[in-house]
Amino acid sequence: MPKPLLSREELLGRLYETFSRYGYEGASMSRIAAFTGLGRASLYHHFPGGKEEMAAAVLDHAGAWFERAVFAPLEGVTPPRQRLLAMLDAIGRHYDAGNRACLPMLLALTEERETFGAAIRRLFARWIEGLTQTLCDAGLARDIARRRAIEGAVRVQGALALARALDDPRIFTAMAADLPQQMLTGADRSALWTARGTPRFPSPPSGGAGSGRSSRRGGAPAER
Amino acid sequence: MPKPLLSREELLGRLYETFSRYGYEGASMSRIAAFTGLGRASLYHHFPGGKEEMAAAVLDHAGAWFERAVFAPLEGVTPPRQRLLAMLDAIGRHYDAGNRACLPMLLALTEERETFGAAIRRLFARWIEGLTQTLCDAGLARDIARRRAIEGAVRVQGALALARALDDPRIFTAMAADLPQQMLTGADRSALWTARGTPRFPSPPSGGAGSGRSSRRGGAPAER
DNA sequence: GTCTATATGGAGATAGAC
DNA sequence: GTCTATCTCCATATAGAC
Repeated sequence: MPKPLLSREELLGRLYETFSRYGYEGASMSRIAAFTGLGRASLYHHFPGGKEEMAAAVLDHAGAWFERAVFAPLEGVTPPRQRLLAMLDAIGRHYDAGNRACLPMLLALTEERETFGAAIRRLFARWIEGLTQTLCDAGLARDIARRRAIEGAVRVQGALALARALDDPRIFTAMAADLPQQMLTGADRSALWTARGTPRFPSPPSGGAGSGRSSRRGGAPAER
Repeated sequence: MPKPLLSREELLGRLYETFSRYGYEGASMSRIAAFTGLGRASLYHHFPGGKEEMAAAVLDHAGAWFERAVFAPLEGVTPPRQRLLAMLDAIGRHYDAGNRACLPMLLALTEERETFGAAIRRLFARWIEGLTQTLCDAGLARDIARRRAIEGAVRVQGALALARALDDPRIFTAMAADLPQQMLTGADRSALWTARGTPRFPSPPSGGAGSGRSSRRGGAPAER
């Protein structure tokens, strides 16, 4: 029967599931075969490089999901708070409030980082850039925005991890409930949400504090 | 030569190192033998239950370290801020600002949680209790203290993970730099640091807000 | 308490039929 | 594109000498 049992999309989904449940070393070819319904030999047809190629493909797949579900909303044209809520909703669903592990983070924690570190760093760096941009659009100075973006990523990852360790999803939901508020504290309500790159005011009147995305750069205003 | 090559303490340290570097599945008996300098058969002499018994012993060992280096300082008699700094210093050193993975968290992320989940939950729950008590001693109401304790644990774990994923220890140090301030915001400076359980003022004068550790319980005062 | 030697199973991976 | 059969190697684990 020379017909594919699973689409590549479905196959990658099952692979992601297996790797994130058992980790790289724990995801044996037999387990992967069981989870995908394919024979071990068939898996080598799709991924001649074996497990390493599978994990790399799965990380790409995760990057694509991230792009669609997290980065695109963060770059959107809706109000910054709404973008953050969309991100948290997507992440909360995808990781089931900590019940499922974040594979890139899982791979980063052990020696697999040596192999997949570049892809992992790209992914998290991109996330932080997206968050930074969102906060800039909300009217925060870039250096403050960046600091808060990192803090936000830290809290999301920490909440996912601790929720899983304590087997209590409320740790994630509690974090998600006040993250937008914390991240946006002090943001200018007249910031350029709707037309990023096209200032609502053709030329800033004069000393308008925190109006554009490239203003206030280089300075080190006190936060908090 | 019927003499031990390593003390049990040293042995457990090497085991911790191996498990946290490679994860449970990735830490093969051969690797463990190489890291400890013992033959595989010798390891079964110390741990007849094999890897599972080793991991359980290592988690106990981690719990004992945690007790000494984290929980004891948090329960100390020094000012709350100093206790938090001591905790962050101990954790920062122990995990090398994210360069080393936190083994209990690592084991929690994959299927090993089924086996070691109880020990892992105990450990993190105890940590959060310690943090809660510290914040109560600082004068925060218990419900607020507990919420902030969880938030603090979330941020520490998230910073460790993200610092490792991005290979940038500054993510941990930045978190550590303002965690005490954030956690203690609003704490009463006249709180009972020095003699917990023995109020400095035999009976609170009158409307002193946030003075004792058991006051303000049950209420839901607005935070932030 | 450590070692060498060994048993047995499952790991990753490949060849070739259909 | 999937399968069965098979390869090799390393995994965990044990027996028994020193």
